[in-house]
Amino acid sequence: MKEELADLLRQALQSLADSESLSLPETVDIQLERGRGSGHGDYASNLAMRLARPAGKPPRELATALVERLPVHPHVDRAEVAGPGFINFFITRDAANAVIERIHREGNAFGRCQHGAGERVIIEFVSANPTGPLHVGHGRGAAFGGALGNVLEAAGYDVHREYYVNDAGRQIHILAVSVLIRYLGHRGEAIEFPANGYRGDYIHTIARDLEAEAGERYRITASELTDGLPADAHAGGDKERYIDALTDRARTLLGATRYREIVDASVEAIRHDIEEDLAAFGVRYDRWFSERSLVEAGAVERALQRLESGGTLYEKDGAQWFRSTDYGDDKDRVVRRADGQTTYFASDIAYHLDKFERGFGRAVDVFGADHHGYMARVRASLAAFDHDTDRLEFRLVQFAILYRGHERLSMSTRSGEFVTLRELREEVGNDAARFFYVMRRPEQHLDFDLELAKSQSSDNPVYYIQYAHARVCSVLRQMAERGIDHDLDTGLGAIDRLTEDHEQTLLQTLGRYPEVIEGAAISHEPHQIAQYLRDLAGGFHTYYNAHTFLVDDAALRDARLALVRAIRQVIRNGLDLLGVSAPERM
RNA sequence: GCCCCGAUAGCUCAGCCGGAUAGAGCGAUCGCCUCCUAAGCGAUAGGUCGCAGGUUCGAAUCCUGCUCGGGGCACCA
Repeated sequence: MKEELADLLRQALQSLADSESLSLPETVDIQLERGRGSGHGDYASNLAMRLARPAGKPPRELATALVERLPVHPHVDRAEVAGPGFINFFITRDAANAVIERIHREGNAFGRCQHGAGERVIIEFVSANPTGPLHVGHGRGAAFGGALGNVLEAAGYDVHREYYVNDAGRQIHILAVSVLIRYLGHRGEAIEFPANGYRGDYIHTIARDLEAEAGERYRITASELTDGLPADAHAGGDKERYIDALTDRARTLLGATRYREIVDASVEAIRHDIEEDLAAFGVRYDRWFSERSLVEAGAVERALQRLESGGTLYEKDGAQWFRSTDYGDDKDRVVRRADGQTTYFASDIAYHLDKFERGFGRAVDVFGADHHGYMARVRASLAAFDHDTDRLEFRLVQFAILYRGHERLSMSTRSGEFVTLRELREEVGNDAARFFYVMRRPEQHLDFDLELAKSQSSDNPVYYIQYAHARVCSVLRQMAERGIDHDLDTGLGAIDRLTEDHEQTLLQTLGRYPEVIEGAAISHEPHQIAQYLRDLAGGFHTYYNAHTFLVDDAALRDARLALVRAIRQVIRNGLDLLGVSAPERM
């Protein structure tokens, strides 16, 4: 509809320009927005005000001239000049009513569009290190990324969802040695736990699984493992130096094969746990991309060589640096440490290069706000490869702060004392968790109140929306119980019986849905859908209280049922994009 | 010190690619179930859009500076 109106304005403008020989800008961006409030029509354009200056005429005069030249259109009832020079369009009742028919015809597909035109887009999200279970902070990235993927898909993109698994590097060694020490502990080897090790219960679990699988295969003695190592933090030493020495010793004692087995078992156990957790949360991936696979395939070395031959690497203090400051970064970055190890950033360069070379037209990285420092350096690396960095977009998601009523919950990850995503899901349920995570703009810090998320009242927006859906279902059940037949075609034929204000408002709200989806996709803001659904549900509840649907007048009844069934369909479609269920009874 | 994000009603937040009286929920006050689920609805009260400049016919929205809050600035991941 917007396009049609824009087209009418374009024609009117052309006609005006021809007859008045106005000097107008080459390209005119014609904006239309939904009229808000009463009396402003269904759509409004500020075209005349924007052209007033270049045309050298008062906006209202221009607006009047444009309105006079507007071609007749079957869906446009009339257009008026208002305020400082707005052109307000009033669409015909038939055009407004047509949305009901369209919703029923398109069903689950209503709201989808071809904005993306099938462009391939890769979206990477969560990508938490496989060194422990997901916590509530990761949950927001998961819910946001999952919803964004759905929204982009609905807007016509070919979406590929990916989780980048950091299964190479130092943290993985620390994980493995943490498991090893628990394993040895269970076998009676008393070894003080490293200050820098991973302490959670899940480490014990992995160690026990390892025992069940391999018995004594990894048995070494405490003294073999720790004699002669530098002091750990509790003994006044440096925890980083200690743990590195410890992992080196473990690898030497066990040999490459057995050591690798422990690494693999540990990483795989956690990765699997994360995958299961996310799947239960309704978040699925097309691929789990292993960092180690990049390293082992030589992709990291190749990427560095390409940078080297491009002259953007240099040596300093025994390390190899990428001159990212040439491409807008704050400081240069190490890609290979003095000990020869490539850095995490080096892998990241290779990974993003790989994304671009797999032929995605667009890449979206969803990061936690604490990773904002990566944007400049990753962009810099792509620029160094001569890639169009505009094709990579970062979405930073701010933290979620948990509350229980007014009490702020500690988010400390120290000593394994944190709320896991799984615990959250079990406490408040997947629906409330998914909805709460995405109902705010991603840039906003999120106050996540557990009590509110669990409350079954109008305070809780999830239930409020779901309840609207359930209520429609309930009406239809009532109808069946009373032996009333409902004929959709009759209803569609009688839509013009829906003359109540509430009904007109709802028709207008329903008509907005496709615009909301497109807007959410363009701006990468799933929360717009959450806001919209609240609106729609609110309109429905008001309507429900004001009017009875199951009236004796069969035509009116059928029309109302066609309307509320359309509402149900749209709520279902919207909730589905957010990963929230639409229950039939509550 | 530098970088990113935020600041709108008592609380939590929409609105922010400039536009016509700044919206919603909660909380407060007063109402609505012999009637399709009251997990609901209606009404009232409540705002210097952090502060100061600037751009503009027009600024909550764009620009600059400042204040306050969160986060980030490693040969960590």
